Amino acid sequence: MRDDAIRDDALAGRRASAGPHLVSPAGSGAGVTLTDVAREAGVGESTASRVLRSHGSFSSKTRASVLEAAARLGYVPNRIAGTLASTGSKLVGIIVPSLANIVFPDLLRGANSVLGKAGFQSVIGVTDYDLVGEEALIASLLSWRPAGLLVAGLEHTPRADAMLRGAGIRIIEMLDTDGAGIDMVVGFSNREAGRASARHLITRGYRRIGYVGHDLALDLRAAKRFEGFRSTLAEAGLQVAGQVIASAPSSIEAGRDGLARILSETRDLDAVYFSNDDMAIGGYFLCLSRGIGIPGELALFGHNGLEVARCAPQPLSTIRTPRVEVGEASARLISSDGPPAVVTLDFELIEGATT
Amino acid sequence: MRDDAIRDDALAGRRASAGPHLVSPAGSGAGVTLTDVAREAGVGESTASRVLRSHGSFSSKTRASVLEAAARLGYVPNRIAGTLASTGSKLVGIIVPSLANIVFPDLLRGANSVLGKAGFQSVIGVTDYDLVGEEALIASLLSWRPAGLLVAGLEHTPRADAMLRGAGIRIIEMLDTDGAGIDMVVGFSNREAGRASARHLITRGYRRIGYVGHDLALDLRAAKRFEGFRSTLAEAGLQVAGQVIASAPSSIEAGRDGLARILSETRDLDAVYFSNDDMAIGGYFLCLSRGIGIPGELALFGHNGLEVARCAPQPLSTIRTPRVEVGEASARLISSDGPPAVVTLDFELIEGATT
DNA sequence: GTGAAAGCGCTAACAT
DNA sequence: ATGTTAGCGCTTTCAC
Repeated sequence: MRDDAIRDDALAGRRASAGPHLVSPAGSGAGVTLTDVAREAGVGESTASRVLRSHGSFSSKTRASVLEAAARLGYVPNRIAGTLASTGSKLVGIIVPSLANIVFPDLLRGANSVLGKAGFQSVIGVTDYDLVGEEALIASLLSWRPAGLLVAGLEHTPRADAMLRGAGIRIIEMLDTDGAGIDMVVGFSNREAGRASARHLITRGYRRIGYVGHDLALDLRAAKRFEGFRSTLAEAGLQVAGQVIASAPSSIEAGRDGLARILSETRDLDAVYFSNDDMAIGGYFLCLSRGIGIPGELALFGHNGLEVARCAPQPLSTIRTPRVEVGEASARLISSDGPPAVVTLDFELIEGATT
Repeated sequence: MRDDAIRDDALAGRRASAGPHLVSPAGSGAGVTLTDVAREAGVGESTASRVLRSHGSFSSKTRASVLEAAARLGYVPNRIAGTLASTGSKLVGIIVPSLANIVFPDLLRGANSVLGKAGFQSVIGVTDYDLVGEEALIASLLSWRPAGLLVAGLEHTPRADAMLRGAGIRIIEMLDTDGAGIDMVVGFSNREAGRASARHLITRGYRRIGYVGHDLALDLRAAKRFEGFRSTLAEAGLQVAGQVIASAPSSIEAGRDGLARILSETRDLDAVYFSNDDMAIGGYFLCLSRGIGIPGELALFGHNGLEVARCAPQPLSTIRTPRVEVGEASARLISSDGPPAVVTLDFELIEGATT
């Protein structure tokens, strides 16, 4: 089990021939066209097309023979040709900043499940939190002439913005309602989430509150949460007692190390607000390791409402965000034809055992 | 923040016109074709095409005018047409059973990053662990004439198998090498992972070992691990002292509840093997809650090597699987043209603090 | 109810 | 170096 191994599979019990680098075996579905099916069924192409798409009229007799021919030949329709010939495509582009944070797979999951049921295929793009990368991805996805585009966030480069506006398809911006959108916007206010988090901590009586976050320059929604959080503290005559901002993406490890650092830098903290649950769970683990009493010695608050936060021995106080629901709602809007609108979904503050 | 709200965005500071349901504004990129660009630049279509793809020869003067025209018109190439006209597509289909388990986003992440660099777009499909759903997804993805198909697992319905064999493109089956593949196989042996896990527990002196798993009928790779685990125990004259198999997908909660149940059903267990780290972390949390000493009173062993397992106060003993690497290696094989082969990547047994 | 024919927007010979 | 032309496989009028 040391090195990667590539071994020929002569012994693995399969045809040694027929790699895709060779000509496909006769009778294989690849390369069979509608013309073939029509000829084999003894009907015209258009008739075969109508039958295969159950659209238009044809006798049940021709129907049977076309279906039979298609099955016998192993016909696989060519959607590329179909899309080019018809007007609308059945592809939907989805652009997310990352796949490493479960938030975005959740979003994808919601979107993909609704899209799949409506006959759409999801084409994904991952920006790595880079707006310039997003711009390139948008151009690339648009070139597939998708029926619509789902994209996380409201911030784009000017060129990306122009492309989205000029695309002539539904654009759904997800997960953020703090700002102006291009077409449809589905999400919630991160700023309000931050404000609600701050109010909760204040109400609970915490006064020396620190912040442990990850790279805010990249994660704009986390930055908006923090901004809402900070301004609410300010309105209550408080300020963030200390902060540590990792230059890495959010992770459990970054949260754990971040908490360790803020504890060593800032005296007498009674609560810490984390940029998200991953970070907060890291902090929680640190407290467990060091025997720091929660919430007596230190209170912890996260964001997202992940399963790991909910199932921890002390459920984390956090805000549950409707990630899957945002994906679902966004996908449903692809086929809508109303004017631009903003769909706001609820987040829910969860009073766990860590505050 | 009670109900979902849809409000018109007249106040949100954007043009109330120009939804995609209306005609796109004049000068918008949508609808601009290569013909337009060529005419505008005063060259032939093929010349414009060559310039835009930097393929073939052309003077730097025409190059400039074509590029200028394209930029001015906001030209977005139509890859659908391009794909139909040329031979190969730049779409790659990726089929995974789920997005709810971070394992598959990790796989996607690895694959997508390599594919993106090579100019491919990922089209994803999620089967929900349903082989019949997979069959439909394969047919659907194949209709987009992808350059290749990545699919998790070796098991398929007979029809799916036939479609994959007949597709005439590279088929990469991922994450499992226990069985015969169709074309390329990239992964590791789950059976061996189960065996290694068992050997570890036996070596550490555990004798009354239980198993807490999730629906094995669906997760075939988890079933293979358990089989390897069990057979290794048997070879050592041991047997699984008790088992609980949740009928739900793996989750932290299922692991926590599963451990609670096995502890109440089976006496004197000294170790528990979980179907994966999610389940194991659930078990770990239960032990923390109940004050069960780890590993003194009970040892825990997982599978996958997730971050949460690594960062827990007591790092979980588990097997780190090369998920991202499998995705990367699989993506690289899309453009390969060798004969069918099996690529085995290493997994790594992590001796954590829970055994 | 069915077929013929004209594209969809592009690429790839094949001229020039 | 550049233009002309013939498709790629399908959908969609439009006749019959």
